[in-house]
Amino acid sequence: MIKVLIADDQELIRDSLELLISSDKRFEVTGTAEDGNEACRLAAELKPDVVLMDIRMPGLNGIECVKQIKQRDRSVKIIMLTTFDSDDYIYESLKNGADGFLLKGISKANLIQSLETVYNGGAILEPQTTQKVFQIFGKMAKSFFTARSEGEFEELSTQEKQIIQLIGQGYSNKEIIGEVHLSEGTVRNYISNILKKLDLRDRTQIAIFAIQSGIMLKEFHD
Amino acid sequence: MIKVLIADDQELIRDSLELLISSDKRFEVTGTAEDGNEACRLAAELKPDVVLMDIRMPGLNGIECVKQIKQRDRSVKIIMLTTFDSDDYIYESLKNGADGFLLKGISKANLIQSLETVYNGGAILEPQTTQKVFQIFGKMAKSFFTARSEGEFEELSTQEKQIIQLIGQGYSNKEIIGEVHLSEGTVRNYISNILKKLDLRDRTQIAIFAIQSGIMLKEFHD
DNA sequence: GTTGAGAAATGACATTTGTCATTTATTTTG
DNA sequence: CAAAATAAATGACAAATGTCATTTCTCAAC
Repeated sequence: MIKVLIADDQELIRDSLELLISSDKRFEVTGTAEDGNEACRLAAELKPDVVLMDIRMPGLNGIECVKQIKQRDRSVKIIMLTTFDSDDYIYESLKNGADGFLLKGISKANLIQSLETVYNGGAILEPQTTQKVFQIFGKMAKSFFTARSEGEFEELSTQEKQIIQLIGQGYSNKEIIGEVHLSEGTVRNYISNILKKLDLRDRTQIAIFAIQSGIMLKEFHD
Repeated sequence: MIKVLIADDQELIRDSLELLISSDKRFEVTGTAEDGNEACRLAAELKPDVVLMDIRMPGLNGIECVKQIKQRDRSVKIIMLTTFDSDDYIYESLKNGADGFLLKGISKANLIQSLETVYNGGAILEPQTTQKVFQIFGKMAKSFFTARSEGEFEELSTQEKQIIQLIGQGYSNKEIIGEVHLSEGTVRNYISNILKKLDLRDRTQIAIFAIQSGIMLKEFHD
């Protein structure tokens, strides 16, 4: 059974959500909270799989709450409940690791499906909110990334990119060999190559490049 | 009538999409392109309202294409067509202003609905891709606003902050002494101090800190 | 099998970096 | 001025980093 915790200050919402969820055998509402503090406490106590969390709540708000819960246990999935346009909290929520957004007036089928998706490691975005996310994303990308000429790192091998990421996290060569399966000398050779390819001089410049190019955001495993 | 341009290198896809879309009276497929260059050209020529664009295409790829089209006219809506997991192109697409992602094997109802949403200024995200976006977002937020404990760099002297900035620009110690009036040994001592104060290990980590803390945005002169 | 290409490793080396104890200005303050 | 405090510099050292030529390993192609 998937354990769900509901946090919302409006009793009506809490109850109707609970009713909807409980009617499906695969789910169990293990608790309900009516403010942020209670939500945090219950999350720690009941260890739910998924939390449905209102963004606006008295006391500790939803955002803070997400932050705290995720800090304690990153595996708890959290879906933010929004009214049709709770604006820019979206950004804050995402930042703190929320796994999805749903409108409060959601249909049962939709809700169940969303809970499942999130529980299985997916993410959920209400169409209405999608646009906001895209906007925020656009702004962020624009203002933060110096992005050099596109396709600049086409020429880089996957392993090279991975090493660049590690350098961008401040890893020493010794630490790098803990992540990639290579000898230290080889790692050095790789770095030497990267420097040539990117026309840089030392690892510090690689780190800077890593962060500014956006390469840190990608996934490179083997 | 909403004018649609289809760009995909596979004829089968082009045709089936065209068939689906044309069957709805509100839409009109004004053109189809089989590579990026053609897509760009036709977009300029036909001025479609919405473009369905494959990410991978011979010649100019979808990403580049989005960039160019959006540069010319930001009001054109562009939906990227992806296969079930076209990886990390998502980030690039978003950055360049794509308005949505759809799987190629989408249902008619879904496709029509998506076209409408996008046309009306909304954004579309395939559930499968949502998770990727969230991941990227999480990382982005994390890497940009690591903002350590407030006032952390209160304890740093002006000169130290200046040196941090220089390191954040990839300067070597020799280059740093060209900017601050100090001997190389002294610069080394300064850096040694900075490392202790910030609890870091080497200049690369200082560079990372510099960029992520926002300290690079400030002005420190003598 | 052998050949050849690429990837990975090695070792030797120069350079840069970081640490630390100590010395030498420079300034402050009594 | 003398003492104290602060800033800057020095020198010696260990460690990490980057470069390069060369060797070993692996694996697919012939």
